[in-house]
Amino acid sequence: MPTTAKLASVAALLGDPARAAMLQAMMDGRALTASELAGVAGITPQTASSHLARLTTAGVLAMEKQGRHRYHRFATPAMARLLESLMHVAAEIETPRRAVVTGPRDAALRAARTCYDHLAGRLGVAIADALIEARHIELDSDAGIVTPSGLVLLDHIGIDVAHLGPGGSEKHRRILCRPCLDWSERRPHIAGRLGTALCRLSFEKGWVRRVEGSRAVAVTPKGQRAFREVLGVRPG
Amino acid sequence: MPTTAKLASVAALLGDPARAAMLQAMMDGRALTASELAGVAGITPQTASSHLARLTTAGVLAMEKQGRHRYHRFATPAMARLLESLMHVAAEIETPRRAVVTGPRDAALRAARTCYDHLAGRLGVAIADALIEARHIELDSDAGIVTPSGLVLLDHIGIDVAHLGPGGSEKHRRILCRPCLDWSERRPHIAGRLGTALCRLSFEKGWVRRVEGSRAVAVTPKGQRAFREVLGVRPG
DNA sequence: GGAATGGTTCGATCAAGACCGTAGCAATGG
DNA sequence: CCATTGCTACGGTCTTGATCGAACCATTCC
Repeated sequence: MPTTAKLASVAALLGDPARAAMLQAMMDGRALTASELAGVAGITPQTASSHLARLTTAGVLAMEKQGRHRYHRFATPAMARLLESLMHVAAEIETPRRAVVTGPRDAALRAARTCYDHLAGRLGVAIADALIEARHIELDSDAGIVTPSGLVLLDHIGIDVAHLGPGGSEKHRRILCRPCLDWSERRPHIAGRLGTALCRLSFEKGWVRRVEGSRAVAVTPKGQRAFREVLGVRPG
Repeated sequence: MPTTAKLASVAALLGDPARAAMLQAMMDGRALTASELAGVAGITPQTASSHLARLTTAGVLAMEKQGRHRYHRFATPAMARLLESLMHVAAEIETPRRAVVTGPRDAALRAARTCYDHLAGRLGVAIADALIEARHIELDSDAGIVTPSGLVLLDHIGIDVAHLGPGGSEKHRRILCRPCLDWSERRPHIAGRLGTALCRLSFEKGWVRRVEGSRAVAVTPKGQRAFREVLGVRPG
């Protein structure tokens, strides 16, 4: 009942290295099997199964079973934001001892990655900056809106504005546009249904592609052009 | 050293009820003493001291000595955002969810196969994507609907819409359209009576044929054209 | 109908750490 | 100086839970 107790229990679930590794592996929004998760966490399937059962009964994960496979994913996108917040704090906590030797993989993550179902990293922040600069969207600290010119742009690049719009039929639809504080850039990028749509479009149009075995995404040459010419994104 | 380990250690620090209570008490930005924090957490000062020492050496809290008092506060504002994210997830976790089904393997199988009685693999997912893109269907996480334009299309290609329609006489008919999580693609394709009908049609029209001794199916040249021209399926 | 594979349950082991009582340290006030 | 107060260090108890081996269950393959 007390929110503090529930808060602590959620945090405790993230507090085990094996579970944290499994959850981080789900950050790109894919649904993974127990065996795969056991692999990334470096534990046996039995142990992974026990962890996953706890996470699922706690409501943190949702399980989809088919045949002899069971796919696990976040129960709510809020989990992705939570993990980003955690990474943010973990990064700021960084001991000054080691002067941040960023491996190539880490560098790729900082350049561009998916944050659950939207784009993050320098790319994600640059997109947000460009859209704000052009007055297509406005981002507040905890909410965002799409301007009329933004609606025109989105329609032009093939995002179904009407389908994204506020007049949705369902009550529990995700918020259209919201800021998500970027873990590496420490500045907001675009989340919400708009973030999801932009991310999806970027994959479908071949502007970005996944980097094998990572949340990082690579911007294709075609994507470089598209982001610059269509969205007005400036590199850096 | 790996960010995952640090992430987990930070989360573990928040995962104890006593520590969580103390941290929540600092959410307004005030600096509090060990005794005060022990009070809000319902523990003795000795125990609180031990907790605070851990939080401080971890870099999560900053301590400030003033005479015989020691004031504790967040080391970084990011901590406040982290706690907010935690509260957010803790609040959202009340709502359960659900989803669906799939699963095989092999190169040919990944390209195209049958999943029980409907099409799966890259082909199945591409069909689903195309129909969604064209607004002929909508797929939610656990259900799908066919739009009016979708009904027209189905009728046009020879699928008996009336017989598939929602006005079925029997109570226990299979659901018309539902997503089925693709084993290889990890994204939904179309199942339900619609999926069955599309699969059946594809065989009857010679768009696909079975691969001997396998669940894999091969797309015929005729099928390539048909899927592209009739359903708007894009290769890949 | 087996056999193989993905997944979970059970039981036992074992380490981490949460807690408190007592004692020790440091700063203030007489 | 001694007493008081805020806090920490030490040592002990006890619970939690992370882990793996082995057995079991379910599904699919042959």
